[in-house]
Amino acid sequence: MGAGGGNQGRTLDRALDVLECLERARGPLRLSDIARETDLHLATTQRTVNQLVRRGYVQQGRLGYSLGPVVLGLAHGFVVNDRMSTIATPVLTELSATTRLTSSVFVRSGDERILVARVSGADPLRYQFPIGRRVPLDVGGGKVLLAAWPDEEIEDYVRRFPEVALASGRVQGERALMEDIRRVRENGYHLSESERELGALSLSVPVYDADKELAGALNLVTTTDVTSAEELLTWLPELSRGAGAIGARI
Amino acid sequence: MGAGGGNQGRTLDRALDVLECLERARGPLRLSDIARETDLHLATTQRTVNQLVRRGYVQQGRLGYSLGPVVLGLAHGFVVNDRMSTIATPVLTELSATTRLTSSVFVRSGDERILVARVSGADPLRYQFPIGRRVPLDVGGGKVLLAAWPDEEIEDYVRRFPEVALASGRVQGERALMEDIRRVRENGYHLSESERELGALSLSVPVYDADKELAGALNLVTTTDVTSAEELLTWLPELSRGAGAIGARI
DNA sequence: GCACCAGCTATCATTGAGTGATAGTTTATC
DNA sequence: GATAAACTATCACTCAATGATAGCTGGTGC
Repeated sequence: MGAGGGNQGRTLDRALDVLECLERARGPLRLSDIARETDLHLATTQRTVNQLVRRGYVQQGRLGYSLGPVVLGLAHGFVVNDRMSTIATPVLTELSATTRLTSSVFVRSGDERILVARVSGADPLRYQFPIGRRVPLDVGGGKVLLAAWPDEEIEDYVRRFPEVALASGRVQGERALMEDIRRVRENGYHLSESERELGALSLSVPVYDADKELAGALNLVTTTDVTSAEELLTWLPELSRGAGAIGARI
Repeated sequence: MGAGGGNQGRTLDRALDVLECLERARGPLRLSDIARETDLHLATTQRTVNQLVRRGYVQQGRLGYSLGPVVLGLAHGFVVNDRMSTIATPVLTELSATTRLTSSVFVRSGDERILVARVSGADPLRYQFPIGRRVPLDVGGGKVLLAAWPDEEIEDYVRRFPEVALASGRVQGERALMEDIRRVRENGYHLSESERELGALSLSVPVYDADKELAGALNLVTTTDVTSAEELLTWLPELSRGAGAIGARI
């Protein structure tokens, strides 16, 4: 929202605020809802929204406004071109074939991570269209992304997000997060249990490109009623090999 | 490009031009490439692109700029909320299960149609991530969308796109298109052979919502070496039933 | 090492596009 | 048929976008 203090590039920022407001919405929004949510004047909202409608980025229905099909066009453009997407997909396919588990790749985007590719395993998780989902960095596999940052940036992040409620019910504070990060740095992977989703089990490793720069993370996901944590951990070599294969080609 | 004559809402229009320019690009673009392509001043391009980078809609790599992962977030928001997407998916699943063919749904967006949902059949077509792909209206299944328009609008369309080269090599002019449209109106479906893709065979029907408004189109796709046109046509009742099921719930 | 070029960034005066207040119109609701 | 909600249209003001120009940075060839 309200892209910060600076007052430059206002028009575009506001339009993107509107789009992301609709992205978060669980259903159609009225003009006044968007105005309130984005903290814009109704007239400004109207002009912006109408323009987005004209371009197909927003569509108007009986109950309000929602995102339009043109945003799918952008996503298509991304998936077809992006190196991470195109390189990761065959690796995920192979990984899921050998492990029979769901595998996915996500990348950092600001203070979140975004799932950019996923291949389902033998017992498909019933997530509806997971690709593009935005997830926090301090939960589950996101920690392998955090762990790669310089300490200073991590502290900055923690200051902004001091704690988070996990799916297990536990509230994760700074100490717990830092401890997990320490372990990720030590072991090179993160094993998460019921952090983001109750009963979910995931094993994640970072993906580094040829210049040793963090490019994203790769993980295997399953559920506790199908696989045990120990069993999942046996796939670590396969997973690391996959991360290496992706990183080498980026 | 350059969203038309009017000179209002310039900033946003230009930013969207930049995004769509990157969507069409087959690889990373330099700042100057984007400026040339979108017909913007380099300084303006720079400001716009940097802003989009800040927001994650564009990413900068060694070889230039490309779309960023945040556009996937928008797509996710669309797919999760959009009635057509959510309602169509289970119908497509069922349709593909019974026919063993690939089924898909697309909707109109301006002078194009956009694939919003697809479920693969027994012989998956090797399209890479088809969802979100923009396709012309006057080729293949798009004709069932055109056929539902008032004559006046069709004439308008034909004036702008007088002819199109089909995959078969044939050039489709106004007469051929109008004849196809006439037949679609008469029969309620369109059977296309090697129009968009050589060897591709598709059977498409319109989807009307409860208010008898055109909401999109549903089709079955296969290839000539797997299925014959006659065989494909036998699935017309199933297809129509699917279209009815989707339309009723929208 | 130096000159050169491409790609990107920063600065700044000008101006016209975006802004927001208000009034008007359409559409739904009781 | 009155009332409200949702959206649209109008318009003067002003501040943010604009585009020309100059500056910076990193790579390449000689």
